[in-house]
Amino acid sequence: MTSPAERDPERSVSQTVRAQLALRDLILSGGLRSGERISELQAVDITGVSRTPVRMALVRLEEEGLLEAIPSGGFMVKGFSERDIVDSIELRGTLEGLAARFAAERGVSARDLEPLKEALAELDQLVRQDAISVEAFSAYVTLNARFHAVLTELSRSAPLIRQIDRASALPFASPSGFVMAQSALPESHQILVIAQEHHRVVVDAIENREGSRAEAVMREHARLAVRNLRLALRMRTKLDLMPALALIRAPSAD
Amino acid sequence: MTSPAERDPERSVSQTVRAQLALRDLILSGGLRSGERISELQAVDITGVSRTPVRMALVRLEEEGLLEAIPSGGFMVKGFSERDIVDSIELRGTLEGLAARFAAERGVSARDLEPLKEALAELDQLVRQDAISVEAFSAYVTLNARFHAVLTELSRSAPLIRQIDRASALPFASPSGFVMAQSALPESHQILVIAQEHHRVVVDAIENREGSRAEAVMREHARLAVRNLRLALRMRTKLDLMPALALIRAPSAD
DNA sequence: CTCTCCATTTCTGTATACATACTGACCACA
DNA sequence: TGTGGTCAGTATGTATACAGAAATGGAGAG
Repeated sequence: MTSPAERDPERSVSQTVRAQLALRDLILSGGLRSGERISELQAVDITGVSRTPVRMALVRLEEEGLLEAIPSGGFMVKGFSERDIVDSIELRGTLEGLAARFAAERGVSARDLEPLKEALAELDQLVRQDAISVEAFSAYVTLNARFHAVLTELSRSAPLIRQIDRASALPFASPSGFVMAQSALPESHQILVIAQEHHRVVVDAIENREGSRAEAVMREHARLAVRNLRLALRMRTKLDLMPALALIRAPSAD
Repeated sequence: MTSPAERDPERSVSQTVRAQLALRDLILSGGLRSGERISELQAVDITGVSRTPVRMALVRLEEEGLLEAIPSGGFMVKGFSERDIVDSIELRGTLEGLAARFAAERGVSARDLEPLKEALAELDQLVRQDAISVEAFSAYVTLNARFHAVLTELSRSAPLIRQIDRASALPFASPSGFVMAQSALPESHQILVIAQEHHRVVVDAIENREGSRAEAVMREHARLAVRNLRLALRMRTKLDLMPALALIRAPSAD
């Protein structure tokens, strides 16, 4: 089931991918500060591959949104304001809302809906527990990602799927972006219950071909992530659960 | 919205940009058919630059959505179904709707709204004419693009602006994508009048901070492009006005 | 002491050579 | 005659050399 490329991440993967992963990890872990210029030579030293694949990796990371091209050439690490992140989440929610509406309006056969309902049921089992362990949270993150991916696919719209993938590429904008941070919050279980209610409603809406309802609930669903973000920012001690928060720069005082 | 690098295609631009423009033109003009593999060597022959910038250009065109990566390596020209295009337009409309809502809800100062009103007034002058020449249509396209660009900027959301730019990169998804095709239609003037009404309403909604209204009208506005597309497809004789239609492949379910 | 200009140095953009993986055809053998 | 394997041609992935542009630092003049 695992592709050859996935089996041996260290050796048989292209140098470009290796460089991309190494640089992404470094950026997300805060190894480079926002606004800092990252030279190709420096990246060569970090990754150990030559300039050509490094260049490729830098271009891909720009496309991903983690880097910004400097007009005179080269790249710098992108910084994000809190509002940038909130907007990215709202954006992702809007796109997922569109996907849900497409699915509902165009109709989804019972068999195609099955995988979504399965993910829903598995999530139910996790949420039903009173106290949730960190491992269970981790499982939740995986399942939640699957639910969102399956839902996106149900739109059956290649352009939309593509755009949602791009919008979710930024770690703090992805559907599972702040779930782990949430695990440290006292309200965590309530939030999970609400999120799961959203999941249930969107499935129901799609099944009954209620496009507007499906769209609205997915938008609202994304806003839970905003709430998580705000809570996480107010208890930065658990910052290690959400390394990407290093990319957030202080609100610009202009 | 055009990057500085694209502004001067003939002189002193980087080889990468030159290759990108040449290849894009070739694809859009139908010089390469959908699904056709485009090898780097072939692209070198076409563009006259060496492999490195050609490779760069291919990656950028993939990002743009005109090319598709082949798993075993290399790129092929992407094909689009009619529904892909309709979805891309709906997608763009949804994003522009979000931009309009952001502008309305967050408020726009009178001075910041001025450029939008200016574009609106200039469009009015064009639309007021009874019969519209081809030159006037061309001017309309430019002005319309400016109106949409300014409106997008009013969202003041970098992530959203970025995503709208990417969604509008495909020529048939851009706000001005089918306006030229429309010039060959008997209903052309009516459509222009309706489009301009949309423009007027969205400005009014933003001014009065009516977010939902602004969003809804921008969505509906995009659907005019869908109507234009359908009309254009039904009179393919004027296909030279809309070269990108060469990318549309026949419906798969025929 | 500060500002400006020039030289040095480093960086990116480009070209090209080399290695490896893939594709396709042709031949041999069952 | 069909199938499978091998070999050649070709494509992409990678490394590196070179040129031009940009940034940086110092020195000199005001």
